[in-house]
Amino acid sequence: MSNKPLTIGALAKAADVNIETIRYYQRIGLITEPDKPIQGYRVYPKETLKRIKFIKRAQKLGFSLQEINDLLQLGEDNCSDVRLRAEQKRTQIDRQINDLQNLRNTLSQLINACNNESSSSHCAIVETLTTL
Amino acid sequence: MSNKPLTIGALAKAADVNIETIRYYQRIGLITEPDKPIQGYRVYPKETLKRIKFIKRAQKLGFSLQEINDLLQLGEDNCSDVRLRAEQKRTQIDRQINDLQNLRNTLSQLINACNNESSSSHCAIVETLTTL
DNA sequence: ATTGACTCTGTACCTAAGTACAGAGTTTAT
DNA sequence: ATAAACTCTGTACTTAGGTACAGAGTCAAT
Repeated sequence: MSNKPLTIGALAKAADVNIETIRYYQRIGLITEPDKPIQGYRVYPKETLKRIKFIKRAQKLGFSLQEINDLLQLGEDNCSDVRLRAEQKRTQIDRQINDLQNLRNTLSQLINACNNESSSSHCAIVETLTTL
Repeated sequence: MSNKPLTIGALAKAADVNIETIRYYQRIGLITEPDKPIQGYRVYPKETLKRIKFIKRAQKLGFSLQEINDLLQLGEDNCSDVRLRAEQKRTQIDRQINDLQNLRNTLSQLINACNNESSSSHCAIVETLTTL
């Protein structure tokens, strides 16, 4: 049922990234470039689209391309290594969630303090934020 | 009871950053450079130390220096603006926590799948990870 | 069969976030 | 009073993560 062949331009559009970004990911080996057919343009498998989307989401969460590559490599080793590395990554994510929750709490306190002092000019935030 | 004056080197050591990073933050206005005294070296207030530590923590959570600057500016405006901006930032943090929790869950599933198939060579992770 | 849109290869450029370093001045310890 | 260690100012370099673009080839529609 699938329609057009997924050439690089179509892939870029579907993944909502610049074409050059795809070429860049290929250069650094984060995605593999399909072989160039004797005739016509390169066609990308739909897995590549998923992979790029995954990369973009992971980046927003603060992972570097190197770390993302590590994450993706997890699937290509044998199971024993994988578990260890996955567990390490999970620990790291736990820390990150924790930090974010702390930041969130602080921010909430600031918002409340702000509500309580109507329109005074000094704003509790000044002291609080710098004392994080 | 505090000891040595906080010159730039001491500050760098205390904050565990490169001296040049501090100078860089000054250049871009993220921290303010104290006036150079007629005699001797610049001395930094302890707030600067706190500020740098905050910057470094926020960076690990995926905030850019620009965003961190925004966060820190919150304290310097008047209360009404502040609340709004703080709330927006909180919403953003909520999204980020959510995404991380999803990632964490996926990772946990992978770890479990991995445990269940002992030492086969294909490892459930391959399919799972690319289908995120 | 030609024009417009696309791809390919290669190289150059850009921004963010630092890092390095030279050459001069300052401080502190001996 | 001199050396070692630090600071200051300025400029240049680096890495990550892209983005741009030239010049050539390819494809699809008219």
